Amino acid sequence: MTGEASILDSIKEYIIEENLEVGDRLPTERALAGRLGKSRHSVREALKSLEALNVIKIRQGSGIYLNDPSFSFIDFPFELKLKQGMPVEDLIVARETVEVKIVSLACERAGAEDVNEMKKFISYRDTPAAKKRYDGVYDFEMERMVARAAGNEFLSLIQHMSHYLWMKYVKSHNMKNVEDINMSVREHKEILAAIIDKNEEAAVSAMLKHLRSVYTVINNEKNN
Amino acid sequence: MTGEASILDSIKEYIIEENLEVGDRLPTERALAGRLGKSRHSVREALKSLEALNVIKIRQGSGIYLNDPSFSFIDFPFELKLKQGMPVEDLIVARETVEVKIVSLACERAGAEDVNEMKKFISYRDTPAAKKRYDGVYDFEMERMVARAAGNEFLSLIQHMSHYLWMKYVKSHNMKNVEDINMSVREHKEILAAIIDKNEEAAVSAMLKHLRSVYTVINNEKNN
DNA sequence: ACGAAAAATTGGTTGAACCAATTGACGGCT
DNA sequence: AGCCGTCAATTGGTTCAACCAATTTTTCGT
Repeated sequence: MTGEASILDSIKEYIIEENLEVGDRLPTERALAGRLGKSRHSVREALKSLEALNVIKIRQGSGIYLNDPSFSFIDFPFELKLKQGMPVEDLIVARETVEVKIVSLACERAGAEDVNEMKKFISYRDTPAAKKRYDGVYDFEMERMVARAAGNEFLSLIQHMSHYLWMKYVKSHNMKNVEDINMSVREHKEILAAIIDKNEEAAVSAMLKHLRSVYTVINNEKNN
Repeated sequence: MTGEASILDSIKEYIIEENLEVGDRLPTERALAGRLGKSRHSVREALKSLEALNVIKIRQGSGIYLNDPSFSFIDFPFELKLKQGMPVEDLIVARETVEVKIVSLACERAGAEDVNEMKKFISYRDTPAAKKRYDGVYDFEMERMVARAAGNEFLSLIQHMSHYLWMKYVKSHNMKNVEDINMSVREHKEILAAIIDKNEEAAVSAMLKHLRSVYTVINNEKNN
C-alpha cells in the first residue's frame, strides 16, 4: 500500500497478479531479491513461509514452483490444539458428522469409476497378504475414496484433518488397534453396497456402525 | 530418527517434548542454532515456517513465544484453491453440515449462561445503533455463541474456518451484503427460541433458513 | 524508592563466499 | 543423424561475520 509491503506480501501479490498456474515457476531467489531490493536471505525466509503453507515447492538446483495446495499443513497446529486439552469426544463427534454427510453425498453422486475403485480396493483387502499389515491405514484409504465419490473438497479437507488427529491420538496414547480385520472388511462391504444401491439411510447407518466399531479402541482402553 | 531430523522437525519435537504451554518462551535463535549444530540462518528459516502456521510468535528484542494457534493462515492457500476452481458450493454444503450439528448440540446442552448471553446479544442487535454497522459480523458472533453453547471445540474450529473462508469469498467477489438486517435479527430470535425449547428440529430448520437467506448474496450476484 | 540512562539481550538484515543438486550445452562416439 | 557422457552454468542450501533495531534488564543518580 504505502510502498512498504512485506516481502511475503509482495510474493503473494506476484503469484496472484501474474495469474500463476500450478506448476509454474517463480523467479529465482536472486531475482526476487533484486526485484524487491532485499537480501536473498530475507527473501528465503518469506519463501519458507509459503512453502510451509504448501503454496510453493522449492527444489534445489531447479527452482521454485507453484503447488497444487494440499492442506496437510494444518496437522501440526491442530495437534497442538488437541494437546492443549481439546477433548477427543469433540473430535469423534465432528468426525461422525462429517463422515455421515460424505457418505450420504456419495450415495447421490458416486459414479461408475468411484464404485469400481472401491470394489477393487475391498477385494484386495480381502486377501491374506493385505490382512497382514493392517493398521488402520486401510480405513483411511476407504474413507478417502468415499469422499472422492462425494465430490466435496472442503468436506474432504475436514475429513483429512479429523482422521489425522484421530491417528495421532491413538498413537500418542499407545493404543493398539484391537479391531477385527475381517469385521472391518465386512463393514466396508456394507458401506459400498449401500452406496451402489443409492440407499442413503443404509449407508449412513453402515458408516456409523463402522466408525463406532473403530472407536472400541478407546473404550477398551478406558475399561482397563 | 537416524539423527538426521530436519531443523523444523527438531523444533516441533522440542515443543511437544517440553510440553510447552501457550505463552511459553522457546530458546533464542542463537541457542537453538547451537543446540542443533546449525547456523542461525537455517534455524530462522524453520522458525519462519512455524510462524507462518501461527504456531509461534517471534518478537524482536524479546524472544520466541508459543501461540494459541488461530487458523487464519489457511487464508492464502484457500484463496489460491478458489482461484483454481474449487466450487464455493462445497464450502456452503460443509458449512451447513457443521452449523446444523452445532445447533442441534446446542439444543441438548445450552445452559442458562449461554441462553442469557444470546438474549442479551440479540436485544442489542435490535437497537438502531447496532443496526447501523451491520456487515455480517453479527451473524458470525451469533454463530460463535451457538457453538459455545454446543460445547464442541473441534466443530467450533471448523465453523471458524468455514465462516472465515466464506467472508473471504464474499470479499474477493466484491459482493455486497444485501441481507435485510431486520430479517437477520428475526432469524436469530427464531434460532434462540428453538434452543430454549430444546426443540432440535425447529432449531435445525431455523438455522438452515438463516444460512440460506445469507446465501442469497450469491444468488443475487449470479442473476445479475 | 523512584526514574532515567546505559548495557545487555534478542530478533532483523545484509554481503560474501562456498556447497550441492539439477539442468543444459557441448562434443565425441556409434 | 542420433545417442550418451562430460563439463559448465544455473539455482537452491548453508555458513560466517558483522551490524542494525527493538526490547528487556541492570545500573546509577537523585
